[in-house]
Formats: sequence, C-alpha cells, structure tokens
Amino acid sequence: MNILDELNARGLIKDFSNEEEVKELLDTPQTIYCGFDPSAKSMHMGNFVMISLLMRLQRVGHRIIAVVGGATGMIGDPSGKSHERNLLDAKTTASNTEALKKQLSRFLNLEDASKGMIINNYDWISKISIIDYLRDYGKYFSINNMLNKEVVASRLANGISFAEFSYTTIQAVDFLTLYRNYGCRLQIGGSDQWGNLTSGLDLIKKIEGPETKVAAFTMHLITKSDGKKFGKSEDGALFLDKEMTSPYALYQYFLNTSDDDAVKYLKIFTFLSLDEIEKIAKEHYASLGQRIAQKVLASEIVKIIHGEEELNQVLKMTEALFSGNINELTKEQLEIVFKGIKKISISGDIGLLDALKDVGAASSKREAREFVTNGSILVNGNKITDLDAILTKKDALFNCYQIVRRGKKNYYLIEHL
RNA sequence: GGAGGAAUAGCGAAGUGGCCAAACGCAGCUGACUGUAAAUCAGUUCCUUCGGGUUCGGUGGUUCAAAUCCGCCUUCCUCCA
Repeated sequence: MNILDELNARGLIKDFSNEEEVKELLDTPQTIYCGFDPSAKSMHMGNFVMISLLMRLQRVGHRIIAVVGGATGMIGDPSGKSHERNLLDAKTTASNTEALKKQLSRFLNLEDASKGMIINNYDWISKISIIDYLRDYGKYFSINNMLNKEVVASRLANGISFAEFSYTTIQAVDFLTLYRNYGCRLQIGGSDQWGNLTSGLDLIKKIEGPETKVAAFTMHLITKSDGKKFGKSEDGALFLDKEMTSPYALYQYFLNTSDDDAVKYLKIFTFLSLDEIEKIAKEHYASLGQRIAQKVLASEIVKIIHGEEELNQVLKMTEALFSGNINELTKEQLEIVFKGIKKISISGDIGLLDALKDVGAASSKREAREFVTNGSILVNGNKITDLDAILTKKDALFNCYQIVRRGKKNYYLIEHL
C-alpha cells in the first residue's frame, strides 16, 4: 500500500489540486512543505494532524519542511476567520515562533537537512521591499481572482482589511521560494488552507511556466460525530504544551471520545497500522462498554505527544482516581499520582471556599459556594456541604495532603506545610 | 473627503429612561441516569466581608433615576466620491 492510499484509507485527505500529479510526485522522494501559524504560544491537536502527516511522509522517505510563519503571522491569515482580527505585536509573534519551532522539533526528524528542516519565513519575506513585492509578485495576482476565493468572498459582507486580503500572496511567495531554493513541489495544509495553497500553485506556474510540476493537497478538519467542536476542553483548546494541557487532561479527553469517533481518530492520530486498528475496532464494537478503542487511542496519543514515561504516569493517575480508593494510597504513590495536578501549598488553616478559589477549582468564591451547595466538592473522599468548613492540617492525609475533588473528574491538591 | 448605521456577558442576540445584574439561544459548569460515554431531565454561569459593589466600546454631560437621552473620542459596516 503506497502512502497516498494509506492516507486516504485513514480518512485524512480532503482535496487534491490534481490527484494524478500528486500520485506521480509521491512515487519518488519529494520535498514537502507545511506552514504553521504562530498565533499562539503552543500548537493544539488540530495542528497535530498536520504534524503527524509530515511524520508519516517523512517515514516513507520524503524530505519535509515545516515553515513557521514568523512573517505571515505578523499579517494574520484570514482563512477560517469570520472577522478581522487584531494584530499580534512583533514580540509575541517572535516568541510564539520560537516556541513552535521547539515543539515541532520534538516530532520531526531533523538530524540532517536532507530529511527534514524547520525554517522561518521571516528570513526571506522580511527582505522583500514593497517595490520588489509589487513588481515581482503583485503583478501576477489578479484581484478578480482573489475576490473569488472563498476566504475573501465570505468576508466581503463583514469587511476585510487590505492586510488580510493580501495574506494569501505572501504564502504564495513562500511556496515559490521553497520551490526555488529546495525544489519543494508539494504543499499540504488543513482544508481551510485551500485558497492559500492554490495561490502558491498559481504563482509558481505563472512565473516558472505552466508545465512546472507542483501540487498540493489538504486534510479534513477533525470533527466530532455529535457536531460539536473537536479539541475543546475545559481550559480551551487541547494544547501540545503540557503546561497548558496536562498529559492527564489530554488522556481524559480522548478516553471520553464517542464510540464511532474513537475508531476514526485511531486512524487519524495514531501510527498503528490499519490492520491493527481493524482488529481493535472489532473487539471494540463487540463490547462497547469496555471502551477498548478509546483506551488505545488515549494511550497512543499521550505516548506520541508526551512520551512513554508521561503515559505511565497518566495511567497510574487514572487508575488511582477512577478505580482505587485514593485514601488507600501510600504517601509515595499519592505523590506520584498527583504529580501533574494543580496544587497549592499553605501554612496554617484555610477556609474551604478560599482553598477552592486559590487552587483553581473555582474561579471565584461565589462559584466555590455554588459547588459546595451543589454537593460537588469532596475532600479526601468525603462530601463537604458546609460552606464554613475549614481545612486543617490535622485532617490531612499523612499530616500533609488534602485531595479536593470537584465534580466527577477534577482533582486538586492542598499541601499543608 | 461626504452621508448613514453599528458596538450589550465566552459567542450569537433582545432590551431604546425606573419593574435591568440585563430576556432568549448556543457553549460551559454541577447534579441524576450511564460505560469516566451519548441522549435526556434538573440546577447554574460578573464580584462580594451577603450590607452591598462594579458592568452594556471609551469619556464627559442631562436627570431624583441612564445599556437606554445629549456632546466628544475609538473601532467596524454600508452607500456616494
């Protein structure tokens, strides 16, 4: 099974600029590029689909280039956005760019430039003067054409600035530059990137000749079968940075995937072979309550993103929190289990409501009061309904810890010094 | 450059002088049920020392009383040039 068939079988690919051409190109080692937008300081699971795709392509021998958009990030990609956005300042963009580079390097093989590299488009875009830009590139873009692009057309009613309107031309220059400097003939992106990918193809063919072999294809956006937005957890998106989304939270998110989505996601996110997935799916559907696919999915994802060690940590935590009695753990086990959990250290007694607010279980004392009244707060396994309860050191486990649970799944730790 | 319109909580959107801490929908959170699910039902979503305090783009006014009226500013939209 060649790589293209495999990607199709996994349900990854949405559109091709030209399927035959892509197929032909992928038969021989190619240089393939994908851009990443530094609009946040960490990438999320949606970006991870693109990263994993680069990994898959790299594994079968293609050279991959991850472009971090230090320049394009300064302008703002209108794709998928219904409103004009505020610009990020240069400092934020620069620090985000560095953060993304660091994240990408964890997943991609960069040991030598013939296998893969990460580059920043600021390096070349920032050197182009406005006159050169308009003469060398601007001349090749037709406004009529650009107005027809879905991204722009959908914004004409609400308004779009010249900056965002022009964004696509800059990304096109990126593709042209990579084609010239690295022989890059393929660009991939999320389905919202379609307009930007075709801009690049158009520009290259206009400048380098219509016979130039370049192509692009896009991935499906990940959806959930209930129609809700994928990858949104309590604290916003599912980030790859473990400071922003703990490995435990990531695991729990995927463990709670619906039955059908679990199998779908195994194909999309994991590197298990399709045969293995087929086998897992069979067992999965034979006893749905066991959530076999969800468990494999969650484990695989945590392993890929955070590593085997973190996964073991997470599995221990999950087991302790959901099956065992927390009060029976030894002090050492408890410390291991709660390593990745939000915690505060205090000296002296503290009111329960203040503790809930300080540890992040509630965003205000009013909310803390609401949780206590609803009976959703447990301390060391005991439900507390007294609004005036005080947490004291003598009630703490091992004279040290109090485990606060909010609702069914949220844990926090109070440490008495 | 000119004329008109808009800005309300996480998002969408009512409200056009007091009954507005602000309808409704979405989303979130909590409880019940369950498979740590989905669906469903119920509660809840500015802060508080529970006296009250601070909100409706910003600011200054009018009024006993302003999200609501007036002036100025900012941002956005539409049309004209």
